[in-house]
Amino acid sequence: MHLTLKQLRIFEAVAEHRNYTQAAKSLFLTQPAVSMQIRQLEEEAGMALFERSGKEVRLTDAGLELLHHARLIHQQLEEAQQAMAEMRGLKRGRLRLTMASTANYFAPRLLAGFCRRHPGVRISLDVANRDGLIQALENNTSDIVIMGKPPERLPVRAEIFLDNPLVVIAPPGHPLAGRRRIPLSELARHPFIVRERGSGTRAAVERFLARHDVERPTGMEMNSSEAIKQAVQAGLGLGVVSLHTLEMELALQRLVVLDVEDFPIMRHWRMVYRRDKRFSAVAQAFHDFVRDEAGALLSRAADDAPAPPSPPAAPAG
Amino acid sequence: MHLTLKQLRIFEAVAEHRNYTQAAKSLFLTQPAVSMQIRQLEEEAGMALFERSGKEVRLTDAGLELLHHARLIHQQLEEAQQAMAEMRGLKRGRLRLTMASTANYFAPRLLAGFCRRHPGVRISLDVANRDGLIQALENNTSDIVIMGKPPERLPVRAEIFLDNPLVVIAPPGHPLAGRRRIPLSELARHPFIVRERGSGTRAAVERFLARHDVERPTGMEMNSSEAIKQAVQAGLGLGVVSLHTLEMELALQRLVVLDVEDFPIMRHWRMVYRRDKRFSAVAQAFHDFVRDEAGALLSRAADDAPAPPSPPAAPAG
DNA sequence: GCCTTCCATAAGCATTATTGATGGTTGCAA
DNA sequence: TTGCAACCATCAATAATGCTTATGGAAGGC
Repeated sequence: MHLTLKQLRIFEAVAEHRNYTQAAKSLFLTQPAVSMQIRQLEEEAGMALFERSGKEVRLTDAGLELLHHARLIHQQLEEAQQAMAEMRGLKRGRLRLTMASTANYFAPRLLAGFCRRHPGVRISLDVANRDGLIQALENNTSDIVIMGKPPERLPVRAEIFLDNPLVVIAPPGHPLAGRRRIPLSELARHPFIVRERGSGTRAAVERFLARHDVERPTGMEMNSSEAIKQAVQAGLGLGVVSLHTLEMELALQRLVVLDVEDFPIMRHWRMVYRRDKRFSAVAQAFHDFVRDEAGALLSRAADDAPAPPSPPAAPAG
Repeated sequence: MHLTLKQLRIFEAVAEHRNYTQAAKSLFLTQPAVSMQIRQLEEEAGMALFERSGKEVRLTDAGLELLHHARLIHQQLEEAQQAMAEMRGLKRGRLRLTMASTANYFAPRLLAGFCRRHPGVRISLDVANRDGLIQALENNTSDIVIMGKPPERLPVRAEIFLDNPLVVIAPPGHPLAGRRRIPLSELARHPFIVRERGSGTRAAVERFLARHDVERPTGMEMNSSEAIKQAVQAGLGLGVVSLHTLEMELALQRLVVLDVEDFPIMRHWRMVYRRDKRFSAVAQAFHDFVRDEAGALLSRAADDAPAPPSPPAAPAG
């Protein structure tokens, strides 16, 4: 069976004009082109679709039936094109993201900004530890992964979009608080709270200390930045966390940043994705959004967004 | 926009196989052909539909969306082809017939025979006088017209499918009953009941008498064969009707056929249709059915059909 | 009867699709 | 690593299709 859309389109035009020549004009074709396409269509249908007499062109019963179907097909086709156009125009689509758990502190503002610009885009967000991030890349279950240090084994691309300075924190009354240019060696004398094994932050800290020939101070392990901050506030020791997570604690003077030599450890947030990835329109848009505007968006104070105490949000779809 | 069904079909195949080469095989194409069609489709969609990596071919979000639409379109298409096939196969369709009122006596058997063979075909039957028949041809409101003498002014085709002998009838006790080879001139002495002006039968009788130089006997006018038969039975005069309408009256000896010289007037039943007519499948089937089987069907006694008193019919769809 | 309108047909041309050959990439196994 | 196999992209040549111009025939209007 060798039906073509062209045939159906021409057929519809003829059915509507009841005149080959007019139909041809309306399609910017010549009349013979119409004649031939109709003839082919009739051959495929196996019967006449029009009755031609000198006077007029009329649909046969079969033609009437086919016209009905042709219109339905036409309609379906337009819906398909509409859907494509909408996805191109980012009115719709799905975005699969995976983020390091430590990205928590800026992720909401990032996503909110993107969603505000593209309502209708559904985002599914996974928060995972480093293993989870790597799996997401391996299994292609995520369009973009937000993480720190990209995995070296996988064929991925990584783009820095935000600094992530790690600083040493202490409770306000700590002996080192207020001291300037604290040498690294000093740190080793104090108990130290670190992230669990496998954490990117911990690995970064250990690499950093090793590079500077400093033994890691003894201390507890905690499995989140929040827990570390709480522990430090409670006086259990020093800690290393991302500066950006300290906004409120610093403002309320619950914690202080120590001025340690060679700190902050400058790490970066990256968008990481498979080298063979072909971005969907939505993914591309998110990528560009983050690349171009993450810095500005995230450096603005958090009070910028929820400042007017209006109702929390529009109902989500 | 330049979508083609070919593109959609190939797209579906690739989506299902997740492999260009396999998809190509399943469509009896080569792999490059598939590559190119998909590329075109992607250009028209304005975005990637597949993610290709060395390992596998995966649908993008847009691809998934398009696949959905492609399947709907495909489905519509198959319904259209199904409809065409059914009309070709005469499972469905409409047949518009117009018949001379005097065809009443055989029409039911004819239609019943056709309907039994093609259930699902709807027949709309108009019974009209000669003027009505001609109008039906002029306005193309009928596929086929069953009539006697075809109109000469219209560009029509006419095909004889049945004899229609007109005979002179009388009540059994009539003085002419039983006489052999009654000369035409004898008829003129008896009152004569004829069809109304405009009737084909009357015209035929008048042409016949004129050709034989016989003046038409005086008498009444009646507007149907049935009325004439009744009047003749009542002794109001002689009449001329189609032999085929007399089956029961002859069997019951309510009427007799006179053996008049040069009678019967041999007329014919014809299928008449516009010369430019392009038959629908149903119309063609009816035409062939009548041409090939009307004789056999109508010469069989009427008791042939309803003879076995079995359940009427299978439930219609 | 002539002229116009309209569809069918045919030959030539332009466009498009398909093929076969080839190259690059990836994954797998020796 | 190297070699191999599977797979998709690309290219040039060819096959197929569709379109156009030119022309013919039929029907209707004047």
